[in-house]
Amino acid sequence: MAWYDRHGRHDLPWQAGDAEGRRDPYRVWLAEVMLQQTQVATVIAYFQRFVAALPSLRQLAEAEEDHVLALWSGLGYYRRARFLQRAARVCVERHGGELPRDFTALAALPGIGRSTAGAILAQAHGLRFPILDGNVKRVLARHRGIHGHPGQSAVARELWRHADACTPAERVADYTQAIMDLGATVCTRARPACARCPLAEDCIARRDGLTAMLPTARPRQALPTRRTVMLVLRDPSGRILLERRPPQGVWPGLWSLPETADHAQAWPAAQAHARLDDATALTPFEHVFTHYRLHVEPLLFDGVQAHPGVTDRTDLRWSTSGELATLGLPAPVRQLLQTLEPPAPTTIFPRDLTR
DNA sequence: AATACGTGGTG
DNA sequence: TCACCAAGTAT
Repeated sequence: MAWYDRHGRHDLPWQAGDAEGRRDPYRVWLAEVMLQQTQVATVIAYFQRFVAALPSLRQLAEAEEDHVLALWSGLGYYRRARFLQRAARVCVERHGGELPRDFTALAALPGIGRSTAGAILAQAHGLRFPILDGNVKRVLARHRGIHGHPGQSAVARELWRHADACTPAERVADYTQAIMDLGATVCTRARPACARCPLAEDCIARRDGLTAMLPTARPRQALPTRRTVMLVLRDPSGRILLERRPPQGVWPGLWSLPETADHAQAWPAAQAHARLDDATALTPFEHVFTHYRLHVEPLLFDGVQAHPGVTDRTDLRWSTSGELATLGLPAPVRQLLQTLEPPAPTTIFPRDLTR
């Protein structure tokens, strides 16, 4: 705790409290969910933008899902955003518009597991609950010399046991922040700064020269590569055809481009949506996920005439570039559309006649 | 228990 | 260039 007072992080945006030092549980919750599998430096800007747009749990519950996904767009693990809003609606319907203070009720909400529930109760209410995020796992595995990757239940059980035993009754919010800060700034994955560590004296990994071996890395196999053709249909006004992704699978609920398995299927698929003449192959690129590599071949159909009409499909839309900013798009799709050349004008007025 | 789920930084 | 993986949860 002495180390935390001097060297910890005290000015993160979600740490701000009111005059009595009370933190807004909604902001603590939002930060904890955004921080799942994501580093502080990445989260800060998203957090600021999100709370500015949706400053309360009720506003989150009442927001359009597209708005929430747009605010999350680029942050990844989009189920988190959908769970977040679903949980907010549960809170309005069943918990009086607030996050429950009861651990079991809190952890029952979608997107809130054991560690996040503990973090919220400790950070927002000062209740004594342990957390076990990546930082804590790293600190405890090294300090206690715990071998085996934390995905194994026996290892996880052991880590939770230590996490609970180490959590003090007093200053729980500060302790929770302290052990995370220690992991994030001193006991880092590569090249830990043991010379600056307040726990170095009785650290087993340091004593045995095992800091590089602990915590045990997850056994990982080679990433398979999948391929897809993304269809960029653009009409003369510059609108792009977007298709909403299904609720299951990668990029759930986000607006993306229509896809086909290969070029042969691209034409009939594109013709189903618009009258078009030719296509241009754009530069292929790769996008790497946790579990596979995606090879994308974008195909540009420019200056197309959208089929007029009444469609009952709510998973398709022609979007202007202005609308793209208000929708949740996968990062590589947003990137692709941003680097597109401006649409070629289809109508040219001879200057001589317009003078 | 194993797997699905994003993105960007780092060494 | 590339493996590795970060404030995890749900299925």
